[in-house]
Amino acid sequence: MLENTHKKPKNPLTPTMEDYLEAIFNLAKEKRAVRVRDIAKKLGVKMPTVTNMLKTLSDKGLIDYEKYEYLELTGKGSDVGSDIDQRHQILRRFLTDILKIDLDLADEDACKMEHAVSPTTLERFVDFMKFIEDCPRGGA
Amino acid sequence: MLENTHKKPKNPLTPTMEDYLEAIFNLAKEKRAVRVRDIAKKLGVKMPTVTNMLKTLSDKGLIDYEKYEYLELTGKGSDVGSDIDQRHQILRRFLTDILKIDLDLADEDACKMEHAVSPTTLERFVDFMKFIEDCPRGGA
DNA sequence: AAATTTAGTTAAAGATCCCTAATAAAGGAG
DNA sequence: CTCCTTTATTAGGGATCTTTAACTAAATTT
Repeated sequence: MLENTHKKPKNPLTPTMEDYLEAIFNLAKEKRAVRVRDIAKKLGVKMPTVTNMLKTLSDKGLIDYEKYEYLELTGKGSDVGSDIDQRHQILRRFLTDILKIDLDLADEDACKMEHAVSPTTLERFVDFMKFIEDCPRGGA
Repeated sequence: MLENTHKKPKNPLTPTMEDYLEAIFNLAKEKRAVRVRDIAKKLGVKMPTVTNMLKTLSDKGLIDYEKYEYLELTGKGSDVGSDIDQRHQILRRFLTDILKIDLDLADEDACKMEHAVSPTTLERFVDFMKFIEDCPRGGA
């Protein structure tokens, strides 16, 4: 593997990677330090799985990570994390407010939908919710 | 782990398996015989990939399959296939009719959403569309 | 400070899903 | 029937994401 001396960004983030970035993004908001254990718990996986993924994300320049040390999202990683989080919130709001789904289930479904929905469609979800809210007779 | 001497159906179908069943279900409606080549084309994978999955689906009792012979969905496989197809159609209709997404993109998004949405949420999508359609001033 | 507990890592391996290359079977044309 | 094309399968391997078991580091207790 000595072919790319030049940076090849090679960015096809998988849904799984997106989930990790989202989880780290949220944990970073809640706590001072983000721990492997907490990421594992939030995502329902074992700690070694997290360690493996941290290496991958680090290689991709999405987190700053030295083993046994604190970990942090890079600018790029933070952008992705917050983007995914925003998608999650939009979709969850649609599910709870418009479709009247329970928060727990809405959260679960939103977590899967956030990777499935194209940017265009996501925008339309936003527009649609705005439209419904502006409707005189209390939405839904 | 020697607990089940009895058949453990062990049914956690992956989204990928669901996609194959949906594709086979639709091809079976269109043509007399379902060919490996057509499944491959519809799903954008190579033929050996299909052959492998056919073995898996056969082991799970979802298709009847003998190599080089015609393949058919079993009752169970057909149920899953038609269920996924129905999900697809409901979601696509929501995307095109309510959110005004182009058919092509709607189809693409629906294909991913169909695995993400819980049964409860899917029902609410149906109810919601019914509600909008019954609305006096021409829906959306 | 030694011992224990908790947190994190490494190593090895398994499941899933995909590929390319090579081989085998089926089907059609001569 | 033989040749050729198309279709399908096998063999072997790669990427991703996960696990368990064993080990190391850090933190806490006493």
